[in-house]
Amino acid sequence: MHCENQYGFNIESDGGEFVNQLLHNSSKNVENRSCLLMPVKQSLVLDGEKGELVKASGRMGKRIGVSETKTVEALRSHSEAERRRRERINAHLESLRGLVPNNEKMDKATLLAEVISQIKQLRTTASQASEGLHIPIDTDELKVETLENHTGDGMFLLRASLCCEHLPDLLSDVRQVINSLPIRVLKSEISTLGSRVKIAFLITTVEGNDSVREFVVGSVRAALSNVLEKVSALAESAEQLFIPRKRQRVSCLDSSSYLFE
DNA sequence: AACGCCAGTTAATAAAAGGT
DNA sequence: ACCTTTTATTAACTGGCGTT
Repeated sequence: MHCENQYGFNIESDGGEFVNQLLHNSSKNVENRSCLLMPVKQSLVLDGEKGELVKASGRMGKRIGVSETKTVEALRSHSEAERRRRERINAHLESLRGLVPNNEKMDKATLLAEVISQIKQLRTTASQASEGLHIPIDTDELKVETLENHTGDGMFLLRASLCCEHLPDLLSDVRQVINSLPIRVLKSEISTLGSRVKIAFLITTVEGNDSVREFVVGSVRAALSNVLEKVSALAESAEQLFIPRKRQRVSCLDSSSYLFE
């Protein structure tokens, strides 16, 4: 009598021997489940005439010209590989769970959402914490701002900073443009973080009226902007030439900061 | 060919909701 | 309160497909 069982196999052709073998193999992988097998749509069936495995689905009715044992072995190793993959994913999820507070009774989706939220929060906090500090950031940045002078000496103060990739000629370029301007550098500070650098200046200028000061601010901005553009162009061409400029993994604690005159 | 990823499907289980 | 049904979550298996 012909019958196709729920697993999609014709069990008439060989008295169910092959099916039993497959069931045995499959059941080894589902240790903790009371139901050992599931229906398999578009799975393999034995062709009664040829004794070959063919796809059970009408759409995929093509014969598979490989031996039964080989196919069964492939299925088994595939499901085992998938199981290992799931275990890897779950292990990492558990690691994440250990890093998140109030994690009890939190399903996977909620856990991931919580981790995302925490990372965003940490980023914001880190950003706020580094505000005002000379820590290089990921994006190129040029800032020029006048400072209030509370000393009463009438000195015009300017703070300028440049943040970019640390390329070989950067410092000499900066020094060159700074020296070409009618300004006096009171203080300068260079900080590095990985391949990034931030250079900050406290600048004053000769006495002058507002228009002179405006001119100085514009000149400093333009000069440093030129440097920044040059660095960006060099960095971009380096990328196009596939020169690896992998950023070093460093923490904020590795940030070095020093003064130069 | 082996491997890894993904989507679809199914079953088990727990929790919530609803009915008596 | 208890039972049943529904819903959500998770795990497992599989086929397909792209990458190595």
